[in-house]
Amino acid sequence: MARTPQDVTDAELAVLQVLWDEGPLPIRRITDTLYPSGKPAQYATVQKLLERLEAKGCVHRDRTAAIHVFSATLGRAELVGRRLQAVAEKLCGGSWTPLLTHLVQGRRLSDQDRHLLRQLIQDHSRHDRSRHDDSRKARRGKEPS
Amino acid sequence: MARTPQDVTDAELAVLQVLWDEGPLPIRRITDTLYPSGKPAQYATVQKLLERLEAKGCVHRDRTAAIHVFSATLGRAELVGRRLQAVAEKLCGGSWTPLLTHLVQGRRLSDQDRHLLRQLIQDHSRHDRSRHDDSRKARRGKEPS
DNA sequence: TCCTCTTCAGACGGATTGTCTGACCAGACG
DNA sequence: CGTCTGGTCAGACAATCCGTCTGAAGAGGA
Repeated sequence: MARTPQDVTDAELAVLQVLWDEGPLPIRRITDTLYPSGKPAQYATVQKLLERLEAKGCVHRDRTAAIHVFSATLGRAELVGRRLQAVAEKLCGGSWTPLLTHLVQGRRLSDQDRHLLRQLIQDHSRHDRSRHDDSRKARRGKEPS
Repeated sequence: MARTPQDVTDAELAVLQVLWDEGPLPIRRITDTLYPSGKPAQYATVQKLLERLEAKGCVHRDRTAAIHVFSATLGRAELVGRRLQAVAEKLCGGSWTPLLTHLVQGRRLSDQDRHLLRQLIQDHSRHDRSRHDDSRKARRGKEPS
């Protein structure tokens, strides 16, 4: 009957990006940023988008002042995670492994990325090892740092 | 006006999954797999989905026989990549780094995954060193639908 | 010939999304 | 006080898109 509703829509995302970049803002500021042309109808558009974002719990609306001030409650990273999870669940049966292999195997990584990644992995492993002890015996991989 | 059209829809994905799992099939087989109830109208549904998938270039239709046989041309991994890229472009300005950090930092990885990842990274580095590839493409824009 | 199974073309209704219009309200200012 | 400006709020709106279904046309066997 109907496709699964998108958690955050493209136009809504544009609003969120502004909030992410510039912090809490009243509607007027957001509108000016998004539509420098500044037609009056678009103000209402942003209004509606914010209303829907609020309904979805993605932004917080501060109503204390006469002019409401909006701030993002859903972080960029959070949304990234949500989307990644959606991909994993729908396409990989919930497993992250295919995502990882794809990301790393694909020729899309820059040297920088690769470096960062290696560091992350190392940190993560170390943490983990110290936390619930020994996955130490599982290191059949070689480790030239 | 209209939301951005999804490259592969949920119902279409279901059809693709069947093709991925069972290889080339005629419509009837797909329908039986998806709708064991077997009402006649759903046959046409699958038909339409396949038609749209063909239009999008996701499946190949072998018309040589009287009864057409469909096979997936878009692989699962390919679709994963496409979705990941969409996430990266829309949310991270095209950079993969946030995706990676999120995946690794999040406590979602199993030991196995982490291990695999380390191995992948290593292989990738080694390969890359010999291939000398500067893979920094800022490809935005076109999207074949 | 008749019947079955297929393909093909199109219609449908529901739902979402992005946009816009109008009513309503608060405060500033003459 | 009366008006004007700028804000909020509640809907209407068209344009798709998605999933589904109906009906016509064709090929082929019993």
